[in-house]
Amino acid sequence: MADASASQVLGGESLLYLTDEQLRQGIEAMFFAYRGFTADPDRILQGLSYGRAHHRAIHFIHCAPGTTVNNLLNILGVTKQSLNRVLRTLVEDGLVESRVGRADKRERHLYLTEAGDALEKQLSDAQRARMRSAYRQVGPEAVAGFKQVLEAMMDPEMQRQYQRLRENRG
Amino acid sequence: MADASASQVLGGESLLYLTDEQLRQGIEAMFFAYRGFTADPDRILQGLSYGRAHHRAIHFIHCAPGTTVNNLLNILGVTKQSLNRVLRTLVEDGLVESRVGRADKRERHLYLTEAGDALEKQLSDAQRARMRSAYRQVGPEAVAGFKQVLEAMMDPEMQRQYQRLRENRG
DNA sequence: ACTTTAAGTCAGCGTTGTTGACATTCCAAT
DNA sequence: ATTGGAATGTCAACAACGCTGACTTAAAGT
Repeated sequence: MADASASQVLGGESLLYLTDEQLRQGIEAMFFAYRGFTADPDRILQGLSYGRAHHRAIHFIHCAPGTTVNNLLNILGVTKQSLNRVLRTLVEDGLVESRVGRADKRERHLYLTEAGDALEKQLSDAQRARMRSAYRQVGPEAVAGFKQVLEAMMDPEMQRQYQRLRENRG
Repeated sequence: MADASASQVLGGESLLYLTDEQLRQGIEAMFFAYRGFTADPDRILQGLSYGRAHHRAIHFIHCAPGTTVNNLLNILGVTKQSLNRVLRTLVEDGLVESRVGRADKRERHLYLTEAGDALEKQLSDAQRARMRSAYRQVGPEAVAGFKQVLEAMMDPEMQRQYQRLRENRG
């Protein structure tokens, strides 16, 4: 049977939430929810000749001003060639400033310009509005569970980067 | 202040879980978790000249055998041209069978072949393994919260389709 | 029978991911 | 001081997968 792997009891505790059907529901929920998660920023970006890649770069530059290209690379999990194409357009369009490092002139430190900050605010306001609405509907306990599951789904390396970002903001 | 929108109390209940910082954490958690969520299938598909789009098509054809192209279109939220390219390669490679409708000959009904079922099993086994591990780590209450937040994040139309899929499987 | 609507296909384009090759610039170690 | 390695950037090519537009075929409405 499909649910054989979970149709057992361990120490008297029900494992019904681990059936293949429950897991499949979670998988589909992730799929549909991620579409909602990116829908609002996607709408804003379409027509600006920008996409999700630009949004992600702007988000993390905003969170860690002065970050290097290489650091951003690790966070975003893409190749430098891919990121470079995105950063080049953002710099050309005056949304991001790239300053040569003082201690190490090989590094480029990235900052949002005023225009970049304005777009970041527009994008994150829209995305936060949806998150806030969802959080409000379900309450703090559900939100805590939500974050626990997401964290457990990450690869260990991503988990470390996620926590590092949290720590850097208190 | 950044947290002005949530630094209030309503009816004596704390809204600290709605601060901009909490929402930002949720946004980043979604970003990193979705990478983990797709990592295993992506690994399996890479080199097969297939991608996520093929995975999604296979997943939903498996869940609703005999579904039409148009129905799949609505679930996946892409254009028929985009889906068609994916379906064409899957049919050519003998993973999906496309049968002309009997009542309405315009429609094509989609079914997985044995080979298609085998790949579906390989992909969903990998993805479920990660989900199961995450679920096990956090327990049933957290999982319930996780699903509540995801559902609240969906657009209403996606929410309906998500629930319809659940109902069709009991 | 003629028109309209719907389903599916084909062709072409844009974004964004990939790899590979290569230049530059700088730090560090010998 | 020269050499080796690391960080960055550029150019080129390619794959996956969104999109639009134009088209065929089949069903449905008048």
